[in-house]
Amino acid sequence: MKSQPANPPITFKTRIIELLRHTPLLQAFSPQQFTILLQHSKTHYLKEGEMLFRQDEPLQEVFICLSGCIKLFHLTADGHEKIINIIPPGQNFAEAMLFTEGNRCHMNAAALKQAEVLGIPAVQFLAFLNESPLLCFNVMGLLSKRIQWLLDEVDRLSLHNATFRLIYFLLETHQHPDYCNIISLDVPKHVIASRLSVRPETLSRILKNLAKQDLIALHDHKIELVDIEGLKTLLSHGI
Amino acid sequence: MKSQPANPPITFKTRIIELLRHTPLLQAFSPQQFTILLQHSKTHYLKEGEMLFRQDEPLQEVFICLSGCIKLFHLTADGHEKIINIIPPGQNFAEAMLFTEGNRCHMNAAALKQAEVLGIPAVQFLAFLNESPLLCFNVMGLLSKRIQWLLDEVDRLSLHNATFRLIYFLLETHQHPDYCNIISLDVPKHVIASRLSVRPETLSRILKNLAKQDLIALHDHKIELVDIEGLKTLLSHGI
DNA sequence: ACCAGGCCTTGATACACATCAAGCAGATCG
DNA sequence: CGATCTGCTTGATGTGTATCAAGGCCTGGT
Repeated sequence: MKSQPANPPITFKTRIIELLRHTPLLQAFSPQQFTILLQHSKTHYLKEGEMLFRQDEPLQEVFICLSGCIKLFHLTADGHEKIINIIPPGQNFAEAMLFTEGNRCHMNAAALKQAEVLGIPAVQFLAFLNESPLLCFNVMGLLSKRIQWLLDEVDRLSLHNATFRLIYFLLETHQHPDYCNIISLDVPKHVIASRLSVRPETLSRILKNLAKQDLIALHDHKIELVDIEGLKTLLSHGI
Repeated sequence: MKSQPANPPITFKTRIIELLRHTPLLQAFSPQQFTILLQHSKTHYLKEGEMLFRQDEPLQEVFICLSGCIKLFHLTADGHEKIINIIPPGQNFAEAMLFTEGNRCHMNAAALKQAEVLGIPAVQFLAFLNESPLLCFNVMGLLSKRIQWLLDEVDRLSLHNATFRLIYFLLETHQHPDYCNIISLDVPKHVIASRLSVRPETLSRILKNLAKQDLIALHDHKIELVDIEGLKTLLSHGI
């Protein structure tokens, strides 16, 4: 990893560089391109709850979460909010907007907790793509993955119940096969509820229910997956 | 439109060529590329109910519906099916699979009625993309539109009720501003029901209910949109 | 220390939609 | 021509989840 020039727009700590090297969006760029992109990027510092962008607002940047976490969400006419996804550090978002007319992203983004977000200028990014089909293929791969994920999400919403969705979510977020099977929810539970398209009351009841069956155990704001095999069985055999 | 060579793999009627010229997937290709693609393509003739491809099966082609219509659907472990979308003539599908590893499409495709489907070989298609960022940008635009559509679909499923989804579907399929406001369902109603993620019984009741309010009128297998403004009002003011 | 305001839980109730079951009409076919 | 079948409707009933309401537990402010 080469050291940064003397006047970067922000302090790029090595940790951050490492993180960015592994974000899917930047995988295919050459080290030179990578450096140039970063030099043109700027970091947004968001307080908890602060908005990054709003629905249908034209955007000039594509984003990568550096720290904290970002919620992507829709708002209905009557003010109800539905959280589409929760973006952890290292993930890019709003990249589909690059190719829609008007560069509008049909959702909102806000910090769930104090966060840093890298904004890469769209023009610069697209300029590189425009020179290289290889880079394009990387992006098309990303977009395809998003489509895949959304198709599965539609699936879960339309033919599975809330318990299924919760279990799936737990197993999905537990990808790091820690020595211990504990998931720490670092966001309020009502956020998880919205992400899963259920009301907080229902989430509470389902958690209690799973705990009663000794499939999980509840410790404060952490969830222990007691019987992972049992949970997986529930998923595959219907609920 | 140039005439076809003497030995095309199928009979390319002018109508078909015209249709293909307007499918989003092929928009950006030059006339030469367009012709070459068609020469390498083959047409699949499907009987009603016949499968085109199955979930997770590797695919070598990207598809365009020429006639009839195609259902894209998921199957659950217990055999339940959920129709993701219904593809009319002129639309391409399964293009996201081109960029996923193993070229697997995580859904099934079958004919809802006797259909012709053009299969464009993936290698040929990708070879052209590989030479031209412009073509890539067109495809990225397509993929972004799909993402947009899926995000909206998640929205409708998670924060709107069945009546909303039906009305939205009716207004969406009524895009052709005919002199008359009649939608002919050329597929069985239970297909529409699955597409909307409701049971046939429920669809029936909702239709009856809307008819009672004089928002629509039911004629056999056609639905007349009697009060379009009223329907739109329902959508925007919640149900 | 106390109070106010979130967040979460718990219980009672409401409702949208699914499920089950029956019947009806229009096709298809011997 | 009746027999069967499939798609659709209609009614009765069941269930998952939302909604409403209240109380408990933190946390932060004054």
